[in-house]
Amino acid sequence: MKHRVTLKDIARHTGVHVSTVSRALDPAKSTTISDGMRKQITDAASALGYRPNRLAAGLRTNRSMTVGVMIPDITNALFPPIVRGIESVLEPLGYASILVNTDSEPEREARLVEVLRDRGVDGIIHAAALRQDPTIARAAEAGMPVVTLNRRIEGAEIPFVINDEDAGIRLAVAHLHGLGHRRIAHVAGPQNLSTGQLRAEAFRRAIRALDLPADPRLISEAQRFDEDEGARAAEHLLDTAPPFTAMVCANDRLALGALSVLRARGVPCPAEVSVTGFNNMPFLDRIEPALTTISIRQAEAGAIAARRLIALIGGEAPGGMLETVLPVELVVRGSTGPCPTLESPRDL
Amino acid sequence: MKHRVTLKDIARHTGVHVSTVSRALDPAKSTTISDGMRKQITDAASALGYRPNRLAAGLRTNRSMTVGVMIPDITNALFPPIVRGIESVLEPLGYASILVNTDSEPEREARLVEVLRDRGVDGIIHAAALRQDPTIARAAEAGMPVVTLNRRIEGAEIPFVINDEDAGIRLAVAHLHGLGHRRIAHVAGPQNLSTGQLRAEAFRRAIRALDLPADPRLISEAQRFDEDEGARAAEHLLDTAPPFTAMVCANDRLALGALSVLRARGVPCPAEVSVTGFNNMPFLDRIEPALTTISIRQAEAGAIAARRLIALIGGEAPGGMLETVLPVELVVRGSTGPCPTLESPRDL
DNA sequence: GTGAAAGCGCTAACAT
DNA sequence: ATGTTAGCGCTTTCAC
Repeated sequence: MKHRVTLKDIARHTGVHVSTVSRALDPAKSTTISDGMRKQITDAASALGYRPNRLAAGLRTNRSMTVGVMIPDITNALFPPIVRGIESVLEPLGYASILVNTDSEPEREARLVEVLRDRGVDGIIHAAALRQDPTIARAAEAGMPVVTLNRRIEGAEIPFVINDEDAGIRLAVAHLHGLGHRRIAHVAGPQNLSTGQLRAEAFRRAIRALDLPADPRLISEAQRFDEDEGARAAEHLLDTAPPFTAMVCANDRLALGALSVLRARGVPCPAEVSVTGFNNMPFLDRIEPALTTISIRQAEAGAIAARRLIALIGGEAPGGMLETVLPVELVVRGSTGPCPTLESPRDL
Repeated sequence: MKHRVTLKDIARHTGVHVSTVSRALDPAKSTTISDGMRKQITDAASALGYRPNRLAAGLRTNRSMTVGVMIPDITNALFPPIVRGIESVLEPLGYASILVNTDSEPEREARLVEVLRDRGVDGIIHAAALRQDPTIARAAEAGMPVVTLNRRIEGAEIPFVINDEDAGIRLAVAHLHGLGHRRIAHVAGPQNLSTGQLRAEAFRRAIRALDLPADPRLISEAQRFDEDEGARAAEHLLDTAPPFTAMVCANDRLALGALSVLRARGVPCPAEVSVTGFNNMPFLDRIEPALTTISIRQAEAGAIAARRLIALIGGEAPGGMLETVLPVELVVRGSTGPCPTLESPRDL
């Protein structure tokens, strides 16, 4: 590996002091340098193929131009668009992202926050899943710029970007209500995850608002956001809940599990039971039946979070507008249909 | 933001020199320190909450403990498992990954390689898509440890990890052949991408090996690996190619496009035309018909690439075993079925 | 407008 | 076994 060209090399080639070179190459300071000198230096720099050493600059300025991006699991189809959204604003500004997967494990998350701090990240974007994660709040209190996605940290001055979970669930419930459904069940997500909890709450509110039966047995809670748990929760509903004609699932993967169960039991969807998901994951328009779901703006959420973080890093006070709520949309597909008429007489 | 505790702080608190502290905290060097001293120092370190500044250490040692991970697009379902596979070996070793998306654009890729070098990454894992990318080869020649995924760089001593594309296509063709299909078409991927080209070549070889009709009109090339191009290429085949009863698609997204076209034209799959994909993307077991495809070991590929890179960084010569070929598997699902008997008489 | 010098936090000779 | 010294590449005061 050949010697990397440094400011010193440029200084030697131009017969000038390294500090002069440094200034000439810094757009913000280059005004204090004579035009001739500056041209001479920039020419030499590009001739020699100079590239600044960001580690050295970071050490000196305490600004690494790096941000940490913490997500539960990049393998979860929800997060890649968020990551790209983040990168789309950070990269043009000269920031690099260190990506870490927390697996939603508190200890792992705590360790990774430390790892990021050791590397001198200028800020952290935290696509939270856990409802309780003291680590990131502490980091923020210690002065680390932090923005969270999907989650508000209570009592902390941390800007956050969330989807309108409430509106999403309300749209799904209203859609089913419009189709004539009255007894609507909910396959809830894990209640220790923010989205799971928010959506379950939203479901209860939506049911109440429409004066529909709010039997707690119509809500079954999954332990994880995956197909197996969706199936388990759906079976539990079918076995123990009073009759229902629709299932609002807290996310698409739970809905997939619910659909499997319906198929396995020979319950036609949507003829007998309608199903909705949440997130609008890729390819769910291709399954049979195509899943009615709520689409969210992941990339935009990532981009906004990144912009907020840049502002924080730039010294802007977090106060004022902490919250950004992104709109969601109902995507109607084949898994929802009219409430079966045979059942109607039994309506309350 | 409070002052971060440094070696100097520990030195002050324990009344020894910073270099002693540095040694005591370095597992490799701590043997040269008396037990009492070491305990005193490590105690002080944890009491004060010391965390090493990796930027400073990296500047000094020229080892940032950071690697660059270049992928075309994290949004492509193929890559998240690879990224996790990489992280699963790198993170426990203390390495962090800077993730960048190249979008398969040569200029962008070239710039990002520079960005990574500026940040002093110790090595680069390059999940290549482009067949021609001189940039990464140059970086490797300049001494940067590099491992590529999915692609061999000709003439360079760069270890690479690939899937057995040839075997995958051969399995698909053999499977169809076993079902009685004789006239098999290929929806090829972009020929400027390594997988597109390798799979098309493999297809030709497989067809030849089985003495099947090798009409060039039975191969239609997509410009991108996406559903639209898969649809376009499939339509082209249906419109211009001699009759065929099966389509081997170069990846799953092309296959999805092909399936759409078949449905739109009222051609039943697999009754009249069977379809195969490649990659075994998530959820394709849920579509109608479920896609027969080739599963590949993404996470393992990432993990192996990471291990190879660590070895390179550790000074191991790249020579010897440059190549790692990972086995693939045929996953038979509903999109492939027996060759329609009505067509059989027209076999050659 | 440019040079000199100091120092970010750490490691690695070289001393003792 | 510990201290001294120097310096990684850069930025930033402070002189002139």
